[in-house]
Amino acid sequence: MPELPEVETVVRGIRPWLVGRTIQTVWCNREKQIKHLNLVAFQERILDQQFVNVNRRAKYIVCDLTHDTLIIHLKMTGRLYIGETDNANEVDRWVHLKLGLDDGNQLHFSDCRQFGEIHLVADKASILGKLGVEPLSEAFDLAVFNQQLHQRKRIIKPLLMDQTFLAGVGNIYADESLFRANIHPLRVSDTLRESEVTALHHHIRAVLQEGIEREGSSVSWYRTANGKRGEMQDQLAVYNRTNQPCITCGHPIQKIIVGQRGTHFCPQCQMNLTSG
DNA sequence: CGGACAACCTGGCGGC
DNA sequence: TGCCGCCAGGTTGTCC
Repeated sequence: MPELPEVETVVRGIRPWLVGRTIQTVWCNREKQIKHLNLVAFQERILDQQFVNVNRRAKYIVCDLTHDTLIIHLKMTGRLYIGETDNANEVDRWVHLKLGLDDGNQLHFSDCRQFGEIHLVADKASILGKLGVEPLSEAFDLAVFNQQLHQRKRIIKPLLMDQTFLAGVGNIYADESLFRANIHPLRVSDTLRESEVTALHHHIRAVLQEGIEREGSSVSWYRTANGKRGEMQDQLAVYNRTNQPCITCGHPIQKIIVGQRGTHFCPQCQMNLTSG
């Protein structure tokens, strides 16, 4: 579910409830989702630590605690929200971790498919160290991006989703960025013309920014920290629009598989497979 | 180096 | 209604 805009929205939603709070209780019924530690060790180590800050890096939620860093990845169906009491969210069958706070609130981690990951580490670089550049940061430089695309010979769509190359773009926003930039998803990275790279650089940032402003895309499982659906799903031009008319030219949107992922594009607007 | 594929899981949906 | 196969906002390890 969650790509950069969704994770950013969740972080903004939970941060005010967490910063300054101390963890007093731990409940967990899916020990497997806690990585590198068993439940007892996790519990002993996290109890009495305070949330100092809550941020996002790529698709990770990064909580700086007094002594350690709590890092959560939502993968496909993870949700994170504040449950006010022990049974406030009894309708949610998929809550697997609850952290009780010193103000009586609880942080709930819910995850239907159980792919999500919870890390408690002293050294956050052990988890975040290999991630690529944040696309919304100043460090995402056009000239460097252009150079890196030409140093590789990779199919462009999977490359955009490679978290060590660019951090935070997933299936929805990769498809949308390529559509906006008029680039076929199967183009090879070193064949992109400078004008195409410029457009891609711009549209990656623009579509992610719009995603954040609309609080993410709720295609299925994703909800904000308030339990609401996002609104970006209504603005998507190609994702999930197979056979529907292209908003630019009216041609039916096509779906193919690229790097094992469903890939949506307009065969008319994103026509060129070789040199743009 | 790049790409294809299976695996990790559960649930929703379309088709028959 | 019911069963079946397919699909899903992600990542990792293996193999060629």
